[in-house]
Amino acid sequence: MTVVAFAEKNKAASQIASILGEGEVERITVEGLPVYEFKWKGEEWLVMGLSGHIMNYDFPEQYNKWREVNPGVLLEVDPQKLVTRTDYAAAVKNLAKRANKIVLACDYDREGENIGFEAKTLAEEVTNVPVERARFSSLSPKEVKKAFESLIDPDYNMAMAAEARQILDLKMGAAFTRFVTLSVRERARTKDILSIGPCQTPTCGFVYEREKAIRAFQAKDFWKITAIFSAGSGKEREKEGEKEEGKEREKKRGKKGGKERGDFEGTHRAGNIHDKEKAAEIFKRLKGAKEGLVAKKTVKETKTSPPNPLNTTEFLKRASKFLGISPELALEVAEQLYLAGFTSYPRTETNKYADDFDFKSLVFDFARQKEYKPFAESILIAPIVPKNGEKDAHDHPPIHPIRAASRGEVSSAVNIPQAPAVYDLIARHFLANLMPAAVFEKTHLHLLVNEEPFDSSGTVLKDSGWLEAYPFENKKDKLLPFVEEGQKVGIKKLSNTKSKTSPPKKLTEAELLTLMDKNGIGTKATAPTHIETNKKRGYLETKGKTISILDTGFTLMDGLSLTVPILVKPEIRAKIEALIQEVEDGKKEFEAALEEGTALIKEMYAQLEANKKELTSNIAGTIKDEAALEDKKNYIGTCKVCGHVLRIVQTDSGRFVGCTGYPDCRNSYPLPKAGALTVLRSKECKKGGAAVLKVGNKYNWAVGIGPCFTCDLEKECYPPETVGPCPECDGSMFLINFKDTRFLGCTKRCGYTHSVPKTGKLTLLDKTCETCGWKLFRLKDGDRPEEEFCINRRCPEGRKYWKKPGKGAETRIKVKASVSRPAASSVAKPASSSATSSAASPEVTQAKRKTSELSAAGLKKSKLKT
DNA sequence: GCAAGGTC
Repeated sequence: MTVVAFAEKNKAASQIASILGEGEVERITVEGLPVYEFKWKGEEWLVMGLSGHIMNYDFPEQYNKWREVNPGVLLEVDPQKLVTRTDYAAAVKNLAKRANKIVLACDYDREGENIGFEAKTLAEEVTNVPVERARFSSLSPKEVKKAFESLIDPDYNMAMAAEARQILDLKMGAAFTRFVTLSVRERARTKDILSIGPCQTPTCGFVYEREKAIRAFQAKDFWKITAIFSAGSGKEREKEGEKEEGKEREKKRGKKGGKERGDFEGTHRAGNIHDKEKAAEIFKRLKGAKEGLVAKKTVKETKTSPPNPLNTTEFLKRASKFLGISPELALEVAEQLYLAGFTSYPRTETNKYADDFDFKSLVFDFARQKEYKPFAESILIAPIVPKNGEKDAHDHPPIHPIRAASRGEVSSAVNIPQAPAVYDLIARHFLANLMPAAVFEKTHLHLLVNEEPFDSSGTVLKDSGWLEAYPFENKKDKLLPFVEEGQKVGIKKLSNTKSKTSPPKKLTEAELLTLMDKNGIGTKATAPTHIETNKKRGYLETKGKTISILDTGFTLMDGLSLTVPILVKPEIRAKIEALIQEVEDGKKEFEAALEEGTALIKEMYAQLEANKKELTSNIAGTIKDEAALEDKKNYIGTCKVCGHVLRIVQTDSGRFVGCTGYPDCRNSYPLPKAGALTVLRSKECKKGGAAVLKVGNKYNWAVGIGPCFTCDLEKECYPPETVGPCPECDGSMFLINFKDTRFLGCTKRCGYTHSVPKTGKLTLLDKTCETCGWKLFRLKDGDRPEEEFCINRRCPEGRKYWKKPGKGAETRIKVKASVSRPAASSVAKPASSSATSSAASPEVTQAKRKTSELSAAGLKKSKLKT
């Protein structure tokens, strides 16, 4: 007689084999996969581990063409379950043929039952031997033996509940994702997929709701009345000769009336007072008060127990909160630590150690490890009592270390930088679980100032207990000076401070995981995946520990909230869960649940379809915005009409600035017909133009306003960048660039000019020549070394430059003789810019532009690089 | 190309 058993994974299979085979196990391979062979109770056993699900639902081939199939049709079609792991399927069939009996030995939960049924389905294609179920809550020898000794029938309802979930999730996900994606693509060019799912969408929804609360927040003023008391009155201090000391201290701090030792703060019992008058009234009653009375003093000892043992969710939260590691990465690190034998299996809901957990030998192991020695030793001196949680899902023990290891050991075995820190967290958490509670002493003072009640409190850590091993939690003391009931204390300062209420904070990943857990979104193993999916889709982003929603996510959630609000809320998952729970409990037929679930999805789908325009208009706009933002070259700014992004649009008939909100928003601005356009990001138009563009190398253009040289604010926007004072008059010298030459001219048009090097890239620096006060230039000319120098020929420093070989008189003369004079005259009498007043239209005529070239390019251009 | 759930 041969019995074949299927476990959920290889690891479990090998464990079961070693328990039942009592060490005498042979590892063989079937279809390339490990199978464990042994004898148990006179029978031949073969145990194989699967790889989680080895089958998956999908729609028949003909429904996979998105463009040809109306997404709504998917709701009428039955998806098929297909093998996704052919190697495993082959091995299952191979083994089934040898079996006289089959035992399903997957994890004891809904998915585990379903995975077992996948093997059962495959086996039944080749055999009709009986199939039974071994149900064990943990992989302890006791449990496993008991389970295999008392086999039961597989739970059809439980398996079918998972089946219903798979089908409903797929139908909803596929239909909604395709519908939204295709609808948005009608209005915005994008290849991105906009996915919707019963877990990912509510996950995004949590972040969306928080963002909405932040945006809707309106700060309110409130007043708070506080006092700084000083223990011991002035007189007493004088008596004790403390006054001098006090003065010294004050001096040292350099702050008169500041807080010093013996000082403590109290808050008026009214707390945050939202009524200004009321606060003023109270404050008035306090006026002139010099001392307060300690009316009551209470000292309480409070104990803080260690945290519960780590289950997956708690572990992920703490890894994020304390180590700043994303849930996705934390789970991956824990997986690797588990595979390397440092820690236990990372996917568990249980936060309770088993009764027979061998704490002692593990703690002994830690006592040999330097970092953990003191904690381990303190644990060993007394009987070990672990802190336990309430949840026992009968799956795996809480995440705990398997053996003590140093950081070095961990980092050399697991090649992820965060591995040592994660191991350390798990190790310390485990040790903390076995340590005594931390004891705090909390002192509360009730004080009276002119009969007005004040409170002050302090905390002192009396016994650090588990906190000793757990540096992640804050344990700062807040000290109060020693005072007694009935004692009078001095008042150093009374204040009535106005503050503003602050908006809600962005969610942290740890908080998001808590929300997901509470609302039954995802499972211990999948919660991080749902966050990742949202990031991958461009809905969410994380910065450090905080998580925020991106525009696409926000507009999508907005659109969904308007059309199918339930989708954004955790209720959608809860509804499906309730349905399939009924299947599991045998209260509802599988077919009926499927029908009801599909009807629910259809109803939501209809709402989505009916409001397609409302749903997609904002999303499409955002996506167009994003595309435009990415296309930096054409990105102009935001539209004043609708808030979407403006961009340069090129068509056959010309170019203009248009809004990405088109066709809903038809805002547009003309552009000059010719000339390369460059957006000057650092320039802001004082007239409210959307952006300032550089047209060719000639002049600037404010979008929505016109060419800058026709603007009355031109001088303000483009003050000439001067080099230094003109040596001939009280004007300033500035660089003038022409197509074929450049030189310095005077702002007062006095006629004085000064040559500059003819070739190379010339930059005016922010440094000044100490001798003459002119600004220095930097010249980069071909392969010659870069130079920084004073150019002023009338300055001793400048002469050094001009005397250098290579800066010969020849060049200088040439510049002076041939160019600077005539050019200077045209500078002195610039073509009147008023002549171009009609140039507000995009078509600046050639003639007009020529005159403007002089003024725009010659006079207005200051920092010119050639 | 869609989901969520297993697991590696």
